[in-house]
Amino acid sequence: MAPADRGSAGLRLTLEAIVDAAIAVADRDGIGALSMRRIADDLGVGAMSLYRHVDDKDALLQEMSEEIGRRFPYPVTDTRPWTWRERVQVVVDIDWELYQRHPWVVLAYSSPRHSFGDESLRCLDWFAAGFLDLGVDLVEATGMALTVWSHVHGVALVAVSDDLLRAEKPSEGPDGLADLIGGRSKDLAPHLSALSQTTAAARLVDPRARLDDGIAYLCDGFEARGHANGD
Amino acid sequence: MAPADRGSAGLRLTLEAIVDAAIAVADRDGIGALSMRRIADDLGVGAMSLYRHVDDKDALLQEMSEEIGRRFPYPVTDTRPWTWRERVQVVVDIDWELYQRHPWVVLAYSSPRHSFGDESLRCLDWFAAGFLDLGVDLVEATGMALTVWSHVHGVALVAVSDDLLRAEKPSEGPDGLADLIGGRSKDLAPHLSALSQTTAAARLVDPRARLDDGIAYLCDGFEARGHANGD
DNA sequence: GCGAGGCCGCGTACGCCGTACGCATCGACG
DNA sequence: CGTCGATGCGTACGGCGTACGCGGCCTCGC
Repeated sequence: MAPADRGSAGLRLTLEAIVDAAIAVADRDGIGALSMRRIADDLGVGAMSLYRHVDDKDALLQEMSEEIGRRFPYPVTDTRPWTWRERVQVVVDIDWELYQRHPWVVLAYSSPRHSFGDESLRCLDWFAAGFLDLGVDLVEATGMALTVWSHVHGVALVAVSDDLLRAEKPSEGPDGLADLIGGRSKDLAPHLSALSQTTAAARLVDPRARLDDGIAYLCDGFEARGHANGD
Repeated sequence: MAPADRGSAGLRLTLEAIVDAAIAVADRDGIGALSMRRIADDLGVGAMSLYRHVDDKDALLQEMSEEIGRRFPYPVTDTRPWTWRERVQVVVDIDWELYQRHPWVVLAYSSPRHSFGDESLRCLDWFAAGFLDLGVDLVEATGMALTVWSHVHGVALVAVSDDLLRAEKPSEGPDGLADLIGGRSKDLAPHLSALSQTTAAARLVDPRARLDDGIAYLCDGFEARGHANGD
């Protein structure tokens, strides 16, 4: 019954260990399978022991999101002269990778990028500063950065929802858009039914393509706004 | 013990009644308080009775989302010559209103607009067709429509998450961005700290403003793409 | 008029969940 | 060596989704 008996390594229970274990569970089995008992079991520990280090499950979720954010940092300390388009590219790539690897983050109330702790403020500062090159003021530049975050979050939400639906209920799947593209037409969409004629329509159901297209539109919009402001 | 005794009106239990009651509960007390027992209580009925009409809670959530979608229809049958910008405006307004009135829809796995049942296909058809005026092909036009949906969904997600966090845990609220704008600077964001100097920065934490700004950028981007394709 | 059969509401029960509470143990320190 | 705070844990409570089977009612064929 010595403290080192029960667990395998006998290491002290810490917030970091709990967060790591919780992230591992959420990644492996989905956020639906994340329970305090399950985390405790994985750590070889009683369920109630977790509450010595975490206020409640919600606080744990918050800690998990912030830890994930820390694992996918922006290059804020790289002093190269990044153009605003380069910053957008790197932000989109990093955040998308984050959501792909840890889909539960999208649903964990707020994304790490929107939690606005110190870390995300630093990220936002670096990201927004890039848009100043467009000749817009600081408020508009910050708005542009937030808009990009929002867009990535939105596309990830749709992609994750689709995955969740398909993973938990493989039976049901009347995906009308895929049906339309595949030629199983419903003839209730006069224009869209022509989509089955072209292979390029596959792009419409590819989340990463949706993401990139949306970002391209946004960047064109940013640039137009910059010129309007007297480039 | 006659069938009319228990309930108030003695009406037969139907899927529609269950969906309506569930929507009422979710609107009033949030999706976290939505339980089969709670719905049944509101209907004056046993919990297990619901399962005669609904496969499980997930299916009920799906039905609820689709019903909400039906309550916020697009003007697909209005044969006025809508410009694409008018269509964007009306779509954004309708969907935003939908998410404001029924925030739980944002989190209900898939939004009604992305479920791609017959109804949403009709909506997409009408919406996407508008972009053909830009001279782009059907795939790109549909992509533009999906991008708008995605963006509204993303902004709504952030707004709803904020509301949920503030509603369920009024204690915690270190909103770094609001702090920065309010002048409670953290001096870890060299550029952003200047935001406290201007009143226009309030726009950055107003969800509807975030929505409209993002849509404006997207529309400018759509127009640029249209011109590039040889308007 | 009446029996049969199907539909429907319901009661019970099982195995999960988050977590309040209090006890037992242990390390550090005087 | 005595004390005390920190820490791990066992028990228990209320709530969840829902599997399963019973009993009462409505309808229909005769």
